[in-house]
Amino acid sequence: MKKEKLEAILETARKAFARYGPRKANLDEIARMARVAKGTIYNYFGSKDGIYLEVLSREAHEILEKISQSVARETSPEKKLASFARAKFQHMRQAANILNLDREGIENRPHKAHGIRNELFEAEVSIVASILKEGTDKGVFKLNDLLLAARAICYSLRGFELTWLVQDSQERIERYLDELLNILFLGIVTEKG
Amino acid sequence: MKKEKLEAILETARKAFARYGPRKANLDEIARMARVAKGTIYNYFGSKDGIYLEVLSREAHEILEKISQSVARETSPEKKLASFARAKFQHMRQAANILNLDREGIENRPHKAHGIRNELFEAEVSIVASILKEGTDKGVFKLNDLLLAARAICYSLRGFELTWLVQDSQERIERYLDELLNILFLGIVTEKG
Amino acid sequence: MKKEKLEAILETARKAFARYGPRKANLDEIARMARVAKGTIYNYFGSKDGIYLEVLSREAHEILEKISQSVARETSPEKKLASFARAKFQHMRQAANILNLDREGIENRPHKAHGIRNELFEAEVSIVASILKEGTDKGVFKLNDLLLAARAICYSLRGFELTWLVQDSQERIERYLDELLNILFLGIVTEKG
Amino acid sequence: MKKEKLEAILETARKAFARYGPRKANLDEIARMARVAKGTIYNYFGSKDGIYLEVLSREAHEILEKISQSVARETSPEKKLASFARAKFQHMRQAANILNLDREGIENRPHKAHGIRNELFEAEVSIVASILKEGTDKGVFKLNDLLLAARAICYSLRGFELTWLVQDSQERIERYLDELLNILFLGIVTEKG
DNA sequence: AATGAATGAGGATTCATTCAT
DNA sequence: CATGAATGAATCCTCATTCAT
Repeated sequence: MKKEKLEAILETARKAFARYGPRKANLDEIARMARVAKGTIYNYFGSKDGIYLEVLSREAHEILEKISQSVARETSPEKKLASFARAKFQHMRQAANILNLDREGIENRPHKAHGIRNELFEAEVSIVASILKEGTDKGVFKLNDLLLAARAICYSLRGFELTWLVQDSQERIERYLDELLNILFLGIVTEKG
Repeated sequence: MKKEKLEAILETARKAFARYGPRKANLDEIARMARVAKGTIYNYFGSKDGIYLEVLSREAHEILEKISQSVARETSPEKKLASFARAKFQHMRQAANILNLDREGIENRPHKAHGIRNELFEAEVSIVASILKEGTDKGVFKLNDLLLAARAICYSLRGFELTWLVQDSQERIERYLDELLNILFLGIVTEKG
Repeated sequence: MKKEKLEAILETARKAFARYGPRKANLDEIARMARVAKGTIYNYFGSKDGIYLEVLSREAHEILEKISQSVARETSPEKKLASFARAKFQHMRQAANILNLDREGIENRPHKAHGIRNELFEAEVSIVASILKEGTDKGVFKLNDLLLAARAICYSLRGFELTWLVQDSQERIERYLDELLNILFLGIVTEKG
Repeated sequence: MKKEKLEAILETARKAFARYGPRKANLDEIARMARVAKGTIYNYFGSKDGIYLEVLSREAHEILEKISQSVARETSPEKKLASFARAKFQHMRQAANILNLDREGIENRPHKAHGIRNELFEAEVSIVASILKEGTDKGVFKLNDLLLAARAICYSLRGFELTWLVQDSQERIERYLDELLNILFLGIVTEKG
């Protein structure tokens, strides 16, 4: 009985945060839509920050789970990396509002949301690193420092998280993503040592 | 007389937006620091959005100018691209607060700030495209679709704009950026058909 | 079993009221610290006021008991009065938070806490009156109206209850208390008709 | 125009604080009664604390002024001291709600209200000390340490500030106050060295 | 009797915007 | 044109009390 209510609140909050972002989403509306009193939310989560953090954390884990599954469905390292990139782009886009922190949250203090985002990023680096490792082991990738490369690639893919700002069409974005993968695989320089 | 006052306001506002971001910066403080009445700001810019847009626009042009200069100082296409990436990263980092829009501003309506950001992005794509063109012409780059590649590369470099979120140290970020450039140049796949 | 639980609640509540005063102390914390449900407190005491009143009443009786003991330990009326003053000051200081009513509680309605405080005050007057009586009987005190004098002295000693407001050091306060006693005994006027 | 509005707000606030005390008084009502927007109060005073502090400070100065005047109207030291006591009692009673701090204000931090109350107390000590000085100079008072005695007397008179708690009738209180003064003057001990 | 989840009224504070002078 | 006093909607959070189990 307790569990269901809590889940109902969280789901409602997730929608609100996804729609308005952590700042503009307001607890009054969340409470109203979840059919509970505002106080109830405070009983469960202590503060607006508290419930936002919970929503963010769940969203991060869910995204990670989905990305992992997408990667696991592929066999070759190349395909896995491509799958990683596409899955990441797709899910990030959906959760853009939830994931993007407010400017103030960052200014104010070492916000716990940083930690969650960092964890997500590091987990992504791990996945990419293991893909690169597999590729290197199989002799299809040539890389000196796996972790360095993994982080560099993850940073580069983060650019697509900002998609919502440019609001390019999804299809076009995907073409650019494919092109980036192509470049990452083959490079742009003609002569190879 | 009018001009100087306007400039003073804008400069003050730029500082405020750079320090607090578009949301937390408040007009009271800007007016106080610029030694003008709040009403005056409204006379000149109409709204908080108005002045923010002006600051953002100027900042974007300034960043573009600096990036162009950095690129122009280099001779080879490879060095130009590397220079572009580093300059972009550096200046974006400095202006992170100004450039990053608030979540809400985006939800609410097709915010004019989008347009400015898009223009900046497109200008960057232009620069990169011309670098790639030069490289292709000189036979050091191999690329089918210049514009496609240029956009892909620009997207990838945007990931580093989010640096401030992860708060990695500047040095480490630069190492990843170098590694990314290396990969962009040479790729990660062993065999080249 | 019932009795112990009730006592545990009261003891916990006493600590909370002593620490935060009747207003800021909150039942959530009291319940948590007493390891009972909030509802249980309501079963026993009916309301926050209810439990506060019980705590206050017990505290008042305890203070009175201790003051009486201090007085009883002395032999001469002068020493008894001094002992009364010091004991009162000391115990009041310790229970300042419990004894001091909130402003609102007083405005709202003829709060029952008044009654308790009045009882305490009257009991103190009684003690002082009996000391004065003894002194008069023994011929060391000269007083026309014992009760009038007793009340006047009790009022004057109450000033030291407000000590916590001025937050003078305990030692200094005691010096002033001694001086006051000295004046009460001997007066400040030179010529005695 | 500015001045009048400010005064209107302060006067309204004074009434509210006098009626409900600093905690329960609420800005909504003050704003409504003063016919201004809540924001206006914040423009002038910054916070609820701010306006309370201003009201408290003015009240303290006013009380002090009135007490001084009462004392000045008398000629002999004895009468001055009596006048001081009565005036203090009377005005304190009226301003009891304004002067009495909330428990929390005290717990939380070194509240600025302490300072104001302390200043008032010290000013009273000054007045009493100068009365005692005059009395000593004229040979009607016998005292070793003027300041010590002055503080002790001021403490004793503070007991009457708590009058509102006991809610004794004003007349009776005044009788006790007279009796206290009588004791202070002559003492209660029979034999004088 | 005990529980503790749920309630919701109540109150302080911020700040973009307006407008009379 | 410049001013800045006034506005008031918007929003987070607290906690005594209730009541179904």
